Amino acid sequence: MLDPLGKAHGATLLSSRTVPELPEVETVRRSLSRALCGRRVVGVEARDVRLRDGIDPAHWPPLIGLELEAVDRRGKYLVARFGPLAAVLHLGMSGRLLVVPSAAPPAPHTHLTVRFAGEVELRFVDPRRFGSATVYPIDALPRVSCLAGLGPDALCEDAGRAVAVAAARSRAPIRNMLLDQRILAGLGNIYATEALARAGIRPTRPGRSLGATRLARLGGAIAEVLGDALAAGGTTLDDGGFQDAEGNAGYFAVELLVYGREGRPCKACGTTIRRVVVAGRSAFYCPRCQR
DNA sequence: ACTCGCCTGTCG
DNA sequence: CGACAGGCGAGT
Repeated sequence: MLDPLGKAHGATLLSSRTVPELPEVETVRRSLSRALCGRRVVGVEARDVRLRDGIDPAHWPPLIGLELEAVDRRGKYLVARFGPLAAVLHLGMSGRLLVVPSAAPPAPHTHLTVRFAGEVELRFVDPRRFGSATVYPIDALPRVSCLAGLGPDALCEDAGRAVAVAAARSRAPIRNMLLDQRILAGLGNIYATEALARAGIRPTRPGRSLGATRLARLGGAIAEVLGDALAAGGTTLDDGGFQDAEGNAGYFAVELLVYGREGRPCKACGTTIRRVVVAGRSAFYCPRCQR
């Protein structure tokens, strides 16, 4: 969870540089809880309303005077509860949540600032603006569509079973199914790809073609890869050009088996890792280890 | 069940 | 300067 930029500005960085998936969001949740729970909101500022889902500036001032009680997570969504109101946050692809001293200079692309008692601010920074931040009355939460449509959380005990049940009746490539938040909430491309690598399953495999044994192995692999990443505080690996620099300055919290490793040798058998585009997105696999 | 559009930073 | 990265919802 250390970031050179964040540290340089004296900020507590609450999200990684990587596209945030479940382990990163959960790490953010824990950090937010630790830093801000029990504090009262004393001011808000919505500077940019052009997020994909939009930030409605009128929705934020009612938080003033309320105390942050808890931060929950559902899949990749965070739900921050302030008594009668709740903020639903999604980091999208490039969203970060920063807890900084009020005096700290604002980072570029700071769309939302929530000022707390004690001279600290929560800042939502999102260059690509795929994230979202919306306030709802607490009793409206069950009807918020983005939350209501989520499948079971990928960290819960029946995650593997949920995947197995869905896979049994679908011809869709298993990688796509793992990305479908209605089936299982929390996986993104990196962890879906890595779970399949650990399970020895090719990403293009139709769900229906997988037997019970392999599906059970997949369920175990999902739990394993998420657990490893979470234990490391989330992956802080850059998804861009720094992939080649494995072990670079300790920012690689998780040993990726195949993700982003096209053309390089499989760590298990040495076979060249392949990249295929499935439903418009890259999938990586070892053609020998993954069938 | 698929494709597209939304965005910007980074790399070839 | 174009390609690509990617979550997610709308559209087909």
